[in-house]
Order: sequence, then structure tokens, then C-alpha cells
Amino acid sequence: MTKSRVVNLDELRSHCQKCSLYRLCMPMGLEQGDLERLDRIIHRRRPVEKGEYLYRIGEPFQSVYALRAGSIKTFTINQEGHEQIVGFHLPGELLGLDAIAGKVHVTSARALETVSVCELPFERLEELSLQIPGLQHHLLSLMSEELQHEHCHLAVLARAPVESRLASFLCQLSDRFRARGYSATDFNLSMSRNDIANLLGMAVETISRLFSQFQEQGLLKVERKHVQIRDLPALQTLANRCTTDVRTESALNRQEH
Amino acid sequence: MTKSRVVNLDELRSHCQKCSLYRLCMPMGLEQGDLERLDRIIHRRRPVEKGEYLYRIGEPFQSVYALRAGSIKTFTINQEGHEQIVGFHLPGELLGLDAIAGKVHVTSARALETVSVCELPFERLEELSLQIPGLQHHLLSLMSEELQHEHCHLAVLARAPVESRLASFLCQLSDRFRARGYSATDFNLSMSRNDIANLLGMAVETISRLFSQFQEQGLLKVERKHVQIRDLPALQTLANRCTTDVRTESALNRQEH
DNA sequence: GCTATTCTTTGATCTGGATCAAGGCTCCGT
DNA sequence: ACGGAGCCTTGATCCAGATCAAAGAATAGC
Repeated sequence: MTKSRVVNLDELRSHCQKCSLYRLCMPMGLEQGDLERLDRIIHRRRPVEKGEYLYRIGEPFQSVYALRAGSIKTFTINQEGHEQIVGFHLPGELLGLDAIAGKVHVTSARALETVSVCELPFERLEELSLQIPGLQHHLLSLMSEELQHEHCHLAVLARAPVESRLASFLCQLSDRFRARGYSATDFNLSMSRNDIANLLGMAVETISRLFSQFQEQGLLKVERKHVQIRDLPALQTLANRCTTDVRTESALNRQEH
Repeated sequence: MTKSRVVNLDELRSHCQKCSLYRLCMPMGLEQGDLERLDRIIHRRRPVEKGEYLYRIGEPFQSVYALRAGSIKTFTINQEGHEQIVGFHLPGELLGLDAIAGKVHVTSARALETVSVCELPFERLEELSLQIPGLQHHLLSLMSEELQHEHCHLAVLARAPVESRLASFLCQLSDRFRARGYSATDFNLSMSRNDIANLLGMAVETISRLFSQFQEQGLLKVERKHVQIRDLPALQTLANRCTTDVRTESALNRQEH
């Protein structure tokens, strides 16, 4: 997250072959030729600034987006116009897959900081999936992971007391940073307390109080956006997650070959 | 739901061509030949009795299941062994897609009443998806719908007061029954109050009180498992759903060609 | 058909976390 | 450097809905 504020324009123009993330967003073991075919359908878009939208609810669905740097929140809007965050996204993740069925975006995606993305026109991606071995399976797997992840989130919202919710959120972030080669215990939150509260179905004030409480208990140090986890095992115990979150697990496996 | 208790053995042995549900579970517009190829990979399993498991968390993932008759609940188990229901499933739905990524089931599926299912070995389904036009897209669409549906559920759990939760649940059921050609206002709940409470993240007592309250308000009549919706619009207003739930919407579209 | 068990309803109480209120910090633009 | 607009924190109060308790249906097992 720290690194993501620096946007290297050369890097933006670079190809999958050189992208340190392609193991996360695309299947491993792709032939060189396949990687090139994939590369050819990808539009490398200019950076999206903090607060800008990658796509909005209701827009026609054309492409999915692979996040290369920075972080993004996705959310729905209910009938009162209230925003409900469904997730935060880190580099290597594919966004927009939930719009396949309706051909219209059902969530909005908004940059939490400057991000760079690869745009993958979905129809062409589907065509390629019929041809490149493993690509179809990879897409299905990614969606399946997302489903699993939502199951966990759902269980948290349905049952967990507030301490567990925040602990669970932090542990999950920790895992995801680790999977990306960043520190698992020392990171910046790119989202506001408000956004965290929204995701976890609680009030901002409660988030704030919990951060203070966790700090007093020696579980972590927090200053503004910066979090340093002091006792990850204790935090994990607090989190008591439904099942190990596979999203991070499989990302790790992929990372390690 | 009412009909589902009668299990016709002839029907169980019948093929996709004759199945009234194939429009729901499989893509429409399949060539006769394609439908036969699909049909050939399907195992028609004997009925699963109420309370029996279709699959359990941790079991190796081999197949997805198309529900033909009856209803099923799927749930995760948290570390205290507590069951968290993630959904109820009606005829025409495909179950088990969340296990693709990990090759292991991450939810358990348990019959709420006697059900019949078609088992589709997933590897063979994947192979077919590379060959039959539209099948790959259909699978992706189904998963995408599921994701959307979970987003809605998530929004309900995060924000909605109890009245909205139950109203939302009932409206959704109503829609899904309608999409299947059953009455949208008159149906039986195959799940217990406990299961409903669990899904919606509330206490059984609250569910019970709300049913009484809704009845007093003239929104519905409820007796034991049987629900008769009297004022669907009012219920929908109460529900105030995040976005129209696409799962039922697209099923309707498919039904009507 | 009878008893045990599980499911459902209703009432009374209690509490976790929301809401309300207010002051301090940051970061932004000028 | 300064002023203003959001953020974030902390404290005080309140209430929606959980929990506890108990009795009445329904179903299953014998």
C-alpha cells in the first residue's frame, strides 16, 4: 500500500510478462505464447486518481479490471441512496466479475488512492478462455474464491461481536498483504474509519473505540492510517474466522509456485 | 415447494430434454445435440432424504449439483462449531460452485425435505464448457448472479433493521417461487424459524414476533409453515432491497425466453 | 395411541453497540 | 501561515433486539 502512491509510468505500459502480479491475477504455468495473446487484449489504462470511479452501478458491463497498484473499494447503493461497501481490493485482484450475469455493473468501484489497472474486455477474455488451457478454470476459480470470501464476511456480519469483526478484518488484511510480499504486521489502511465501519456493519465510533482498546491491550499500535500488529495470534483468536479465508490462502500457494 | 414432496421415480430417470427446469439450470438455446452431450455426463442420483447431506465441508469437490425438486440449505461452520446458513436453494439452482477454487467443499448442503438432484462431475462439465457454445458463459453468469445475491444479503445483514430483513427474505422467496411457476403469494416454508433466524442474523424469538406482527398489520397470514402474502407491495417497501435481486430477475427472463 | 423431543410463540428483562454531542487532529486550498 | 472541512476520538445516553423463562403445538419414536 505504501508503495502504491508512486506510480511509475513505464511500469504502466509494461506487459504481463514483466508484471510482478500476473501470478495473482492470471493462471500460472501459462505458455509464453498464451501470455502474449492475453497481453494483446489488455488495455493499460491511465492511473485512476483517488476518489475517481473505475465503474459505476448501472453502467454497461464491458470489461473486468485487474488491479496493478493501489486499492479500491466496491459498493452497492440501497434505495435510500446509502452506500454499502462490499469489499476492498488490493493489487492482483480482478474486479467487476459480479456484472457478468446482468451485463450491467451492480457495484461501483472507487479508488481509495491513485491506482493503476489493466482493463480486460470481457468478451475477448471469454473467447480466450475457450482457447487457453486453464484460463477458463482460473476465471471460475477466482469467482469461486470470491464466493467463499463473501460467505465468511456474511458469517461475520450475522453473528460476530464487534471485536471479532474488526479483528477479522485486520487479520484478513494482514494475510493479503503477506500474500503480496508486503509486511503482514505493518501496513497502512487506505480506507477511512467510516469505510471500515460500513463494511463491518457498525458505527464509526465503535471502530475508533476498538482501535483504542486493541492498542491498550497490546494487540497493535495504531496511529492515523498506520497499523502495526503486535500480537497477530491473539488477534486471530479474537477473529475466530469461519474457515480460513481461501482468497489469501490460494494466493499464497500461487505465489510460492 | 408443495409439489416437491411427491417424488416421481420416472421423472428422476428422465433426461434434460424432458426436464422442466433445464432452462433454469442450463443455458437456453442449446442445440439438441449439445443437450444430449450434457445429458450424458449427468448422474441422476437417488432422492436425498430430509436431513441428509448432499455434501459436507471438507469433502473433496468432485461435482456440482442441480437441484430438481425440494429445497436445500447450505451453511458454513465457524470455529465454535456454530452453523451459519449462507442460503436456501430451490429447484433449478446449481450448488457447490463455491468449492471450485479449493477443490474441497467449503459449505455443507443439507436437504430441508426430500430432494432430487442431478450430479454433474465438474471436470467433465468444464471440458464441455470449452466445446458447447454458451455453456462457459452460462457458468460464469450463474456464479456472477450468486455473487450479486450475496452482495444484497450482505447489505441486509450490515444495515437493515429486523423488519426489513424478514420482509426482504420473504419477498425474495416470493420472487423465486414466481420464477418457478409457483404462487408468489402462497407457499410453504421448508426451513425452520431457527434456520431463517440464522440466515438473517437474528434470534428465533424475533422471527416469531415479526411473523405475528406482520400478520397483525395485515401484511400476510402465517400458519406454521404456510405463508400467504396479503400485501406484497407493502412488504417490498419494508424490504427496501439494495438492488433488485438479479438471481430471480434473470431466472424470470430465462423462463419467458 | 402415547410420550418424548423438538419447534414455536409470547412475555419480561438486560445489554451491546448505536446514536447524540462535542472537542481535537489533519489536510487542504488560499 | 491561516481558516475551514472533513476525519477521528472520547464521553454520555438510549434503545433495538438478544437473552432468559416458560408454556403451548407439532412431530417422531416406540
